[in-house]
Amino acid sequence: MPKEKYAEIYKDLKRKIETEEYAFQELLPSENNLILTYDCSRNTIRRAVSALVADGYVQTMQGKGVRNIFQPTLRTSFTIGGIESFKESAIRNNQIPKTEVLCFTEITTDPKISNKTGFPVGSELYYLQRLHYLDDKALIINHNYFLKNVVTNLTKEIAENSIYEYFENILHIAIVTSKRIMTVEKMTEIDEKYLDLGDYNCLAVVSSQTYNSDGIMFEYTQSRHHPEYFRFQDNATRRTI
Amino acid sequence: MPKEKYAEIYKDLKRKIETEEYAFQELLPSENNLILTYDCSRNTIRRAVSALVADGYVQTMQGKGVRNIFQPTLRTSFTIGGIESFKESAIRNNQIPKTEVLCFTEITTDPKISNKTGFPVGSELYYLQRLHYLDDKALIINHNYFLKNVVTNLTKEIAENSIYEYFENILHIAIVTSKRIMTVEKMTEIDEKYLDLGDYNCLAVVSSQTYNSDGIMFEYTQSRHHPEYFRFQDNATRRTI
DNA sequence: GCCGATTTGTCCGTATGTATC
DNA sequence: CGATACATACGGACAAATCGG
Repeated sequence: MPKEKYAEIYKDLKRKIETEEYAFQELLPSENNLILTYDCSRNTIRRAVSALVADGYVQTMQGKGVRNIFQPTLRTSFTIGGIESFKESAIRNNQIPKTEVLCFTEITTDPKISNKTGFPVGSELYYLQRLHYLDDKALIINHNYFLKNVVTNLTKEIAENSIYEYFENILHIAIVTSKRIMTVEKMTEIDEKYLDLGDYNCLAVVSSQTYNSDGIMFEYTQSRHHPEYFRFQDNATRRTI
Repeated sequence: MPKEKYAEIYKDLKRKIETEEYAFQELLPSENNLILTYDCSRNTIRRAVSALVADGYVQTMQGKGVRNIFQPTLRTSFTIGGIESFKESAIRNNQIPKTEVLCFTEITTDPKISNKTGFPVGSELYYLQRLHYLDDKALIINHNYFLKNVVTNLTKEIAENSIYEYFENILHIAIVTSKRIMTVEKMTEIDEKYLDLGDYNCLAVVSSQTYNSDGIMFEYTQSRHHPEYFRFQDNATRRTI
């Protein structure tokens, strides 16, 4: 539960936008009015509004105001945005997740793996292949590489449940930054064997590097998604810089 | 040319990171030191650093410092990030762009188009199909829908060059927000006809809504990319909110 | 384990600039 | 032109996390 003022204001404004208390295309109250409403400083208001801009909810216009550009009808049901685990994402969409561990090994980073993952040569890693189901349909194959001296004592049983829960609740690893690259690739034999791709001969592939709170990259994952169930959302704002 | 202090500091720090004046995994100077270096307030430093965090260049750690997590070796040559036109992107990568206009018409938004694009029913639109080449290879088919009363007097000739240049230099339309959704779709007859897809039977599809500085959505575009040349980069940071 | 120094995070108030109406 | 709105910048205060002695 956030107790920061700007987070509370952000949540409240977000709710008012989502429930259409502020109508689409309407201007939000001015900063000075919001200062009175929430009894805080201007900086705090501006910070909350900045977060809404980043979400694509509003747009600021110097000299005019802050416009609501949130369109509820265009919201998607299966969003992969921000950093979210497969299980979190499934539960949020009321779907039943299941995970099957196809492979669980320990490896040492050689130059080829280093080049692919970004781990230094010689790093000790866990390497896993996992198959993710949603409502009994196989949708994603994950190839996970975890740094052993950060992700300590990983087991097959943990990998069958949620590795991210293990991170947060047991190891207390906070995930801070994730760098992702999305591409489309031809299916491999493994993809074809485990995913029911039908006519499709390619997949959506998300490669990601994940950093913990010490700024150490401790995970490299390649997620190979069934193309029919893949959707990636993004809001871009032109930087003034 | 930005004259804002925070933008100058951002640019300078970014350069120092890219040229490895600050080494990978090294801590940047503390905020108090940066204040002395750049002769400014703490807020200004914090703003510049925040932009670097958003870029995935650094990671802040309370009580410890700001760590450089930029890995130059992993930089990609063909990046589609932020809001960038096909031509801008091509030039940045030293490739020769060419655009062919396959179709140039004017339409009125019916319920079906409204549902697909997000324009209100009855809106007057330009509808274009354009084929984009890079170094003589057909890579992207764009389906553009532009609001006629914003994108005034569009012609086929303009569409063959750069529509974004026409926006900025002639119409003075500033692009502020862009909402994008990335999916993978099976190829259509049009895709097959114009793109040399080889064995691939699907494409990367980016659907985007673009807003001007008045908060008006004036463009809906579906970009259909040759899968071999598509790459989408993203940095996510866990929100404290 | 404690304490003090350092570092980032949150919050406030104020002043000035710039764009819009 | 004045009033209003957001944008930039400064300075100060305290909190929270980290680290070394």
